[in-house]
Amino acid sequence: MSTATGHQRNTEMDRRARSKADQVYAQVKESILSGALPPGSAIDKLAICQQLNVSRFPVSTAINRLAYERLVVIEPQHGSFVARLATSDMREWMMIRRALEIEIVGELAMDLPEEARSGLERNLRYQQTACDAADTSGFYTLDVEFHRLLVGALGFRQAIEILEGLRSHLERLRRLLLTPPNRMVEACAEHRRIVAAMEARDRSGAHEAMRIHLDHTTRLFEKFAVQSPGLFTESTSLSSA
Amino acid sequence: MSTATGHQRNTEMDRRARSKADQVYAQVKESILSGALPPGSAIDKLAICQQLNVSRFPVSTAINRLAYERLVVIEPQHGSFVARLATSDMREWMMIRRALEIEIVGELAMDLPEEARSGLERNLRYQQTACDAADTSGFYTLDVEFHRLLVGALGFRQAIEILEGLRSHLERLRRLLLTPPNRMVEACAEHRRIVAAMEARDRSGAHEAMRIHLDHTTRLFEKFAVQSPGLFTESTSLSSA
DNA sequence: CACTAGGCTCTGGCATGCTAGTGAGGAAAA
DNA sequence: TTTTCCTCACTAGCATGCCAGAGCCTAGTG
Repeated sequence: MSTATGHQRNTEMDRRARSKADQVYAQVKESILSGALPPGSAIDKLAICQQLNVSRFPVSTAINRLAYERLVVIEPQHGSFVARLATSDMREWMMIRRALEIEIVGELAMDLPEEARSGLERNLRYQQTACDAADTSGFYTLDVEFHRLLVGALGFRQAIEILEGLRSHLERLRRLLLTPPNRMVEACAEHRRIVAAMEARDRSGAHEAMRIHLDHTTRLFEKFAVQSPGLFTESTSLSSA
Repeated sequence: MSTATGHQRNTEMDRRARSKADQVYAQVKESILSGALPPGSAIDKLAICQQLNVSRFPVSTAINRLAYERLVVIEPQHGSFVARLATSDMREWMMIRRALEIEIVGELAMDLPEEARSGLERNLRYQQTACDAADTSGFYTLDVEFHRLLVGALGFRQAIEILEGLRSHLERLRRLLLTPPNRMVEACAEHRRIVAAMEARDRSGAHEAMRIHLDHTTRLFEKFAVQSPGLFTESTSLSSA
């Protein structure tokens, strides 16, 4: 659910062509995801106005959208703040992602377009390369692409947007944790099993392979949440503490 | 109607009195879901302004939100229109719903709160009563409540909102079709199997029971889509045809 | 008669001034 | 010094005026 008025999703660089509200939206969202605006910090609308040379209207519109995505929290007549990370929300996002991706690979197992199959195979080979080189950063990129390929293969626009929205939130987490190398090797193998099940037209096998994969990932997140208390608020994501 | 909006304290329930934008949002959404604003029809913002005695600002904000939910389509510098129903979107929503609810009953199978269990049992008994009385309308209400109970039992707010958003879309469809009585009996039995699997702590059994249930429902939707062509646009939901 | 060009009008997007509510800080009293 | 209350500055929400772009309708021309 990222581009509200958009008809199609272009590259991330086309901030210029769309409306000013969209530009502000993209800019602020990027600042949040990159951590330039840390969780809980106040959002200075006037500064954004001056910085981007726009009036308050498009800024308000953009902030409203972000509030809808739960990336910011608006406290009426008080201020707008970057949403804090809550472990409960994190668990929920992971469950939703698990649910959707499990179903998606099941659908693909019943009808996997050749184009998607070859794309996945290709991605898997690159993953193996990254694994062998212990290139965690490169592997992460491939990992994201792998899951994007899966979702994109079905061509379901709404599901794509939901998952991209979830990734927005999870992305903020990822900055904080580095995937351990042994997990990388594991994940690579799990990815291969998922594709293998789909190629074998094994629907429930694909379900199970994806479930195992995302259960592991979920457990990794949980471990980091326990290891780094203070980064999260257990309650709902409110503003300044 | 001309009451000052600032007097009442904000509880979580009064979505009506929160802000003018929220009021407009609720009003227009209701009009769309009830069918008063049919798919494809233009939305006259000025008329809404006059009708609700507000300026264009809150109306724009509300319409933007609805565009975000894909209930309306904004064509810049041209107009805003109620989104048309597309069979492709319908299939996608059903898949998303299937994915989420399957996962949810699986989670509940591992840890079903006693309160939720008794609530579901109670709902099932009412469903049986409605079945015996062939009260399709009453059964529909109970059906919706049944699924709401499941989602609510986990207390996952984001998932609840996603599913409620999906239901907004599917609700527009339901006005067009009446569930056949024999399907009602079937659905009732499927509901019972789902609860039984959860009570037996059978995670994959719950998965499968819910999958079967929603696969049936999906097939029902598909049948209606075929029976009533012209109600849907096969392509993406655009404006006037 | 057909087709094209130009303007007319309606729409959404944007800028700006104003209102009301909230929280913080300071001043005054105990 | 502490506590309480008031004031003030800052915020989001709202109203309104203006702008630009997209269709549509008409008139003018081949």
